[in-house]
Amino acid sequence: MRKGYGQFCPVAKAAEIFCERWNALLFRELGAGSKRFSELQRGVPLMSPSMLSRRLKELEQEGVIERHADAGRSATYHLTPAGEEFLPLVFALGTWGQRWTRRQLRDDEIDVGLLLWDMERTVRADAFAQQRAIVQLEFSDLPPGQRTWWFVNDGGAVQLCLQDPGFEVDLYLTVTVRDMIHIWRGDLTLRRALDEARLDAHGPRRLVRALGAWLNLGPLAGIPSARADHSTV
DNA sequence: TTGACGGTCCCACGGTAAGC
DNA sequence: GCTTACCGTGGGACCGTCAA
Repeated sequence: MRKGYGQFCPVAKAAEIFCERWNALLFRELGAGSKRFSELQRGVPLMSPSMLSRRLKELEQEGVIERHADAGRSATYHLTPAGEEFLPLVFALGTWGQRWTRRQLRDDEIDVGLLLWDMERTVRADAFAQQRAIVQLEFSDLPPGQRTWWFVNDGGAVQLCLQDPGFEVDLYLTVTVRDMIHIWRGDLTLRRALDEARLDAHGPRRLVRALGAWLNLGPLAGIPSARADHSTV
């Protein structure tokens, strides 16, 4: 482990573990259900694999995560009770961030990969009340090869596809990446996005009405900004 | 005396590429 | 799907200079 704060104070001791760069995001990912190395990488794409490997080892040594070896070289990572106890603090960090740090999105924060990864594991596959529902999501501001994605909601599970899965599409969504992030983050309500045609939803009324349930925006999205200068959208 | 500023050194951190 | 070796970089610590 690197140099600590040189204090016996429990706040300092906890900060040595949880305030280390990347660690809070790793707890967010583990808390959201990521278990495999590759899943954690998708959630923290700017973290190098060597750093991820090192951090996981350190957190294992600290007793806040456990490594379960599978067959071969692969493994899964799980929070221990000590790690689980940190999750309310992750939520508190998110709450504070929603209230006090929201500003205009910078260009380097527009990360379609992270958005899609978050959506894939959050949307509710059963929201449309039918066995299988295909949602085509088109980002109007991306080049053709990266523009169109399909969410296959089938049997209670969701799969994200970059290639056309070959099923008939039930619901078409067209939006810019920036506006989708604003919706996802709670800056822009779904109602307003539809009313202002910033999100175009094309399909049976029943499915369009279920869109909010499908998106399954988390509790953080409902937290308003407390900043007086807040005007992100 | 104090604070601002610049230069140098060193080490921890983090990335890349290759290996297992 | 990870791990390791190697290397570049950033920033902290320290020191000297200068002006107020």
